[in-house]
Amino acid sequence: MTKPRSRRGGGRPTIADVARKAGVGAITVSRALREPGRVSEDLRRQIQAAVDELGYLPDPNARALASARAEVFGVLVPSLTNSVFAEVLRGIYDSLSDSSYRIQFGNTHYSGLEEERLLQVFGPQRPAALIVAGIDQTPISRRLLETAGCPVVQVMETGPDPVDMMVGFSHFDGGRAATEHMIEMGYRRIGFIGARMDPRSQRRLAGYRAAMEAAGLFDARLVTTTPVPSSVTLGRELFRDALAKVPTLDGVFCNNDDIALGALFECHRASIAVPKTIGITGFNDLDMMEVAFPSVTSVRTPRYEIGRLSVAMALAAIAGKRPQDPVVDLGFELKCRESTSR
Amino acid sequence: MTKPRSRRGGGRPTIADVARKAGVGAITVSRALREPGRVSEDLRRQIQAAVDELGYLPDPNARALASARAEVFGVLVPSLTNSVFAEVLRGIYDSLSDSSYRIQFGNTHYSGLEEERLLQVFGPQRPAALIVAGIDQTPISRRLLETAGCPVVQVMETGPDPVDMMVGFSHFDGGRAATEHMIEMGYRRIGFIGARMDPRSQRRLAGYRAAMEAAGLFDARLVTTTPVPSSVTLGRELFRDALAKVPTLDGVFCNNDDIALGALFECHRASIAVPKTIGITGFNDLDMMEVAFPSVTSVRTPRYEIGRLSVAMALAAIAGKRPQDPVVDLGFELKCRESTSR
DNA sequence: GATACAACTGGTAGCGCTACCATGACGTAC
DNA sequence: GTACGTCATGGTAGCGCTACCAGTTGTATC
Repeated sequence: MTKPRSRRGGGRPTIADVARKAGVGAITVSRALREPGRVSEDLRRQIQAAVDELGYLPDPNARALASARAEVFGVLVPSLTNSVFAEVLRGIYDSLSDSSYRIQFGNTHYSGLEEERLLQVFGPQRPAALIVAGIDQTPISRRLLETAGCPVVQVMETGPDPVDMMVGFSHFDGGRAATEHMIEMGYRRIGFIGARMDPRSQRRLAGYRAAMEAAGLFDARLVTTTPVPSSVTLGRELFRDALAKVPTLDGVFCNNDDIALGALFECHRASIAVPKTIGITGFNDLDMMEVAFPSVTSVRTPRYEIGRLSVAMALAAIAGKRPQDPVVDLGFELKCRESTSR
Repeated sequence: MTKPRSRRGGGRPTIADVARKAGVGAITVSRALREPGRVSEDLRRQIQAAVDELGYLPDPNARALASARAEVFGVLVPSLTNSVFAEVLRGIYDSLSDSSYRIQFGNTHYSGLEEERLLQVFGPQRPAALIVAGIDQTPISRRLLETAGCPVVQVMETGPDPVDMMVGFSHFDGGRAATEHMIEMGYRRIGFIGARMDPRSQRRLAGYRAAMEAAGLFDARLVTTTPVPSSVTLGRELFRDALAKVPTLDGVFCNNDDIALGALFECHRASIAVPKTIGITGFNDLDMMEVAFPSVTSVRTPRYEIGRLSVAMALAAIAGKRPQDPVVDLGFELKCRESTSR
């Protein structure tokens, strides 16, 4: 019958302790913390004093259970080591760091099945929002997202049919712009080199192909791809393969900067003049592309901005202020540098 | 008085629904799910059937509240874009992906204050384990870790006084080994170039200094550092600074591979022969160092393995099987390549 | 046949918080 | 003065799950 003082909880102060100390009801403490405007100035101060004195911190688990809503953002990316996603994550993180939201992340490893599994894990927790990379979810994933009961932002790409909201840019246009630039600079036998070949890479390839066909330059033998994960080492190998296949190659549009760097290093090693004999273009415009020798032309993609904006949109949606246009195209910028200026 | 059917929860099946359908008590369902061994074969099958039929998924928030333990690993790293931490995260992730643990991460931005704040956010949630980068926590952070009531693994470095467990290697030894190698190869005026200069960088510098002093080669003017975050671009600038300061420079030990790459590119640009005129050594051995031209000597660090092992140790501790030695040194490996072979 | 013990199962009572509804104290309008 | 809204506050009843303890059954032991 005597109060069985908190047998499980490690004896941390609870909202009831604060309420007792402040001489108010527990619910008033709860309100003072979550909606200060709805509690009188006086009580608010009193409660704050009690909170400070006891060192009270609300239990997020109890909160989540009672309100059927966890203060958690779920983030699903296909890779952690790909610095592109690392920057998206950084943008997400920075935009959330002064809120009380926590971030939970999942690595889909470019697998639709894994994505489904992760959504199944994230869902029951009732996250405040979900941010997922890509727009090619499986039907099951789509349904899971649609029924998640929280704002959903698909990032990295834009497309016609958002689950809820989208922030990204057109990989097709990026690929096309890069290729058109090389054609303009006088390159003719321009190869495409790509690894991993996820949906976004596929669309860059499609953009490349569109540009090449429009110029009457397309030749299937110019395309060298592999499903193997991308790396600088692999870039070097693929470049060698491409050159062996088409000795007249005079340029390469690389699916990403790692591949481009591998190609560049191989050119150095084989004493192939860049940009004179062979032009090189990358994708993403990592920091090092500008510093490389010669500096490498690349498509600058707004990765960090995608992260930031996706959070801003999710936060707005949580607050009930949905954007008029749920799809935001942040564009890209072609950075023309030495590696294609002959 | 009539059952007010689940007014908040979106009508998902609860453990009570499963229990009713299976004709058992709720607690038995709970046990069948968490400790199958303690429930008879018969009931287990019956319960599983009910679970499958209803599509029941336990509510992690309710679980966390009732058991005072969330199935969450908290991970604190100082940076997301530094690929070193990205690989640690990947290791952590891969080791946890077939468990039901979720991963919550925090970015301390190399700030002790921010680390304290994050621990304060993570703590009340009662995570299953905490993994934090570094061993130089502030006294407040240390206390928060000690009182977290869960296994704690400090990663990246080893040291004498773990909060709980540690997995890493000696940055001092790594810095010394790299420097000794350069001395052995005949370099004399070997500079140290470092950005960010977090505690680990400081220890690499100390290792460099120890090696240089032991050989009677140390000269304070050889050291060029900045608190600015590291990047390839910055590496190039620092290298130029170092060379301007000490024109007789014949080698550089770079605090990390980004810096080394910046130095290498600058050598190309300025037609400085590597390794003949100047030798270059990096730290971490990113994939690209082997492919670079010339390939770059670097200290290979077990980043992915650190992530994996930290989880393995935490999981063992959760299961009550603490390792006999709470500190594991995974070592490093000096990769000698063209950039220092003159 | 009584006793002891293990193996299994269930009831009860919370975990710490918030949704919902009720209450009382004020205004304001008529 | 009565009716009605608004504001500030509180009580009650869960949210969905598990810790704790109790009860039941079956089996081994003497």
